[in-house]
Amino acid sequence: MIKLELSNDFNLDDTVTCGQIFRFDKELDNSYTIILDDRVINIKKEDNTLLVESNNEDNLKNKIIEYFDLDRDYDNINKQILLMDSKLKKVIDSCIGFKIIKQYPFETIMEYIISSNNRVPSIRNSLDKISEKYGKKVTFKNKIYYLFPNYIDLKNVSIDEFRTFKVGFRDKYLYDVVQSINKNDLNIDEIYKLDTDKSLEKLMSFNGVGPKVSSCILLFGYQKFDVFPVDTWVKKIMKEEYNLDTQEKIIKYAKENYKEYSGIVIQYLFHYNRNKK
DNA sequence: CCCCAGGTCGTCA
DNA sequence: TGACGACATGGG
Repeated sequence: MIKLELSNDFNLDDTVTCGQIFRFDKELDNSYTIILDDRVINIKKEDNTLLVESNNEDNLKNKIIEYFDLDRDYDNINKQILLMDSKLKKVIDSCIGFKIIKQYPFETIMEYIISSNNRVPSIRNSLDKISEKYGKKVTFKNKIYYLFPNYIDLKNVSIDEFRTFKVGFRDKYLYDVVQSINKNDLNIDEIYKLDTDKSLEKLMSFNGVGPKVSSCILLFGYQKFDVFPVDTWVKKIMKEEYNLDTQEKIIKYAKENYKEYSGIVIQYLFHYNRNKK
């Protein structure tokens, strides 16, 4: 068990449950058990302290800080966003302590290809099935978990086998991208070095990866915040509040107005809209 | 049984 | 370009 004192606002509940990540459980004591690339953690917030346990506590503190983006100055970012667009005041107020989670890129690619025209429980189910068959088994607090496999582990998975993971028509998309990564046609580390437009172009050259999916991959997998993944929710808000009715107009507006914080703004909008109802 | 999901593709005009 | 249906799967 490690303790981590928080020096700024952190809303653990919203950050975990808002749809950025899929493989987590809420426990009876309000803590969360999360499968976090190379380990399983259990995390709980008490006042200004994070209590974290893991099957592997090596470097755990840094891992948590990195994963939950705790070192970034979100207060300052929120101020900047407000200066750019004062209409976002109520949205930002509802998102204090919300962070963009840093996920492992390969897992993010697979997750968001599966996410297209799909529901969260179904996405979760497919990710679990893939992990159960190909991921490393971990025992933590007397329960069994499976880490998400690496691309090398999935090298020999056929299209038909992907179908057994209940991914539906996305089977061939997953197969193609896994093959491409294994052949180094797509180098997942190189994406870090490319600028956002080049990365989007590279990712969208794959079938099943469009503007929304590629933007999510860059946002959650690569911390490229100058993307704007437009989905049905955000489309609705931007139409109502800004009278922008096409994806192109929305992206253009976000680029010009929110610049390098576009990804954070869109995540705030998504979160705000889901919570208000 | 119909509808739809944090979309994308293929196919037409 | 722009619109429109199809697409696997599961839940309401």
